[in-house]
Amino acid sequence: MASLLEGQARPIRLADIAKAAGVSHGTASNVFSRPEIVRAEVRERVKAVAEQMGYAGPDPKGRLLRAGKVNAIGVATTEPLSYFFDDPFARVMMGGISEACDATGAGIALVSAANQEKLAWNIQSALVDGFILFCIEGGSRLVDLTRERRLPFVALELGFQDETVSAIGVDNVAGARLAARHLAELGHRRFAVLSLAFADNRTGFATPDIVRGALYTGTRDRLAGYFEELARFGIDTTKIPVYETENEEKSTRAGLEAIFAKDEPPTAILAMSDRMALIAIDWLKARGLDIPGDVSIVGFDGVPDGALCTPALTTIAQPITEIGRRAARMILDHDGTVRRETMGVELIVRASTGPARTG
Amino acid sequence: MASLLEGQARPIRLADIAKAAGVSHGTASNVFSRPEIVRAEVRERVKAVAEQMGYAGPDPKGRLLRAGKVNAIGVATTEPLSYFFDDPFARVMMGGISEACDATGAGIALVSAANQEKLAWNIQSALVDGFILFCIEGGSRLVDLTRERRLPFVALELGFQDETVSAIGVDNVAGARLAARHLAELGHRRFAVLSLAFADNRTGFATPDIVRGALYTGTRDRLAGYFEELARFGIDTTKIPVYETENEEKSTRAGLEAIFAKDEPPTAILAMSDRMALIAIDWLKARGLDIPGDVSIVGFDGVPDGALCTPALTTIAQPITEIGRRAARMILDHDGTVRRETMGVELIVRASTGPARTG
DNA sequence: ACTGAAATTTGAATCGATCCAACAAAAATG
DNA sequence: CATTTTTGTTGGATCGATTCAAATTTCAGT
Repeated sequence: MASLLEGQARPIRLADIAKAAGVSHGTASNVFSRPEIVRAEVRERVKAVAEQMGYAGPDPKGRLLRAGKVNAIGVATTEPLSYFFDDPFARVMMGGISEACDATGAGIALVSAANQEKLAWNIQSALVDGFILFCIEGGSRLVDLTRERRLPFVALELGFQDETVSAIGVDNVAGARLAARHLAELGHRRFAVLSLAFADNRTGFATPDIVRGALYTGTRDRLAGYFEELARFGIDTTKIPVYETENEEKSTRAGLEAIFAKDEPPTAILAMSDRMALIAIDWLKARGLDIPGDVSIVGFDGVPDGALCTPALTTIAQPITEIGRRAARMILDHDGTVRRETMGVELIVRASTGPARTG
Repeated sequence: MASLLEGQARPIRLADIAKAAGVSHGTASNVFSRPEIVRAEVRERVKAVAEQMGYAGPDPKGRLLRAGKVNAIGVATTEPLSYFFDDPFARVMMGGISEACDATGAGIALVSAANQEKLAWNIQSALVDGFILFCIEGGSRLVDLTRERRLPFVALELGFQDETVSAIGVDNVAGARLAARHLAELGHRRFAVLSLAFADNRTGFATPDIVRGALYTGTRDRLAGYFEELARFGIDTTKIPVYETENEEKSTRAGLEAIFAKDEPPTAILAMSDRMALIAIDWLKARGLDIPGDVSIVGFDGVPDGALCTPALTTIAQPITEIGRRAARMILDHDGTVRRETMGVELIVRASTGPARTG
């Protein structure tokens, strides 16, 4: 039986129930949070009064202040919220985070703002026990903002070095070497690199100066890995074009145009993300080039889409789900220490790579 | 300059700052929430003290209690949390919700529990201003639980009738008729229906009794739509096999086996979800049947995957994103009224349907 | 110096619960 | 029947902020 005054101005508080039932607020509270210690008769009376008055149950807002624990972990990024549901990499990662949260019954609060001021506010006011940060771009600002909350947090895909911050990343150098070796062993000698950003807001061919001054060490490490390995095969890496993109459609296509406009077009492309690799496959097919007949391509990340496209993408797979799981667990059982983990990667050979054309 | 005691037992409160800076709590509070009304000199002094003591800024937990507004909307389901990132329909819907939330700066809190007791607790303790409910299954329990919170909520995909609950749905009858007409006009006369559940925990051929006793009106309406339209073409709908699945791989495949084991296998399949339709395409192809040569198939929902598979799926598209947007807006600018909206649907003809084989 | 208006600051009240030491009542023990 | 133990109940303190009416200070104008 609901209250007759559904639209009452002030919602009913626990204290109202206590008064109406003629018990102290302490007892009323116990009826809901530790019913077993209240005498059955009293318990039923209070419950009946609550029911009759249309009490919504203890308000979590009140409980929260006392308890301190929100029982939810925040996942933040500088992208719009839809990023979490659109981006294949993010989705797999969220799958891992979800798993860990489901296991402990924790919730997930999605926090975002493309908008700078709102980002600050959203991070400052998010009701969470800790943060997982997707540091796609503008990562350092996100980290700084989060640090101020003095809550536990882990940075994912942190593109830069900062030993004071907990982070989970992958072995970029090793992954890049795996990719490069695979192509070199297939006989390829003319390469091009589709690179992630070395610093914010730049696209175009990267000069050695730019690479040396890299803000993002992840990008730098992948390039270093490619070059180290190719050099072992006697390839002159100074001649390899490295095109910096924003990891999206437009700049990646521009990069491909620029790369294939050169005199000696590559027979193999090293892409620093599956996203770029998939765009490249699309672009190459549209241009009538055969993959891997004319051009081989290796991605980086290991998103599920790579397995489904035609031809299926050879790539360096990160243990994305596992990274998500660990990140969530780091927050959930936070012990105050800074942890930095580096995960291994794996070469997955599929149909987008093949032997270099002889002659 | 951070505090020397990073690991201090008790975090610093606004009151500590106030005392240290020699101002009242009121003023200290204003320094952070309405800095413009405090004298510059005082403001700087308080800020300096805060900085020096390593104050993390006003704790949202405290603010919340006073302010009342969480500025986040909860999205709940009985599926595990990963559902939001895996399921194509959910993802598109979340895209719409994200858009609306981004526009107003609200956050999204994901709430779930496959587990029954946890579901209750999670719904009861979620810090949100309102809920959007994904009523896939066990929807009525979810609605009951949420109603107790006395917060605004909207039910999506609500499979059953309950006029006291705000809900957004689609015109199931109209959509189903569109699908049926399309196939009938292509000359098909032998049909089978891959149906969603009429009640919980049932699979197998549905008898008229089961249909009549349907708990889920959405399923019932779609079937009614199919049958009404087919009847207009003079088709005996009592002969059409209707197989109830759980909208997943196993039961759908079982349904297809059962349907194609019959004497006169259908030339057209009406699937009540794209999920089932896509599974059917896979199954039919594996069996060596040509689509749409041997069998035509129409889905329902309009998820993006339908456009990408081979052959691309003809389907009844719901305005999924728009539903998500509206649901979010209903919560965000809730005015205390119960709203029920029915959205239109659209037939999207792609490659999975073609003329019935003559003779 | 005096006055009234405007700008700041204060401190008590409030938000809605939980916790816990102290107390009371009932039950068990000697 | 007195004493201890067990079980239940009470009400004040607390969680960490915001709000607002009232008090105080500042300042322009005379």
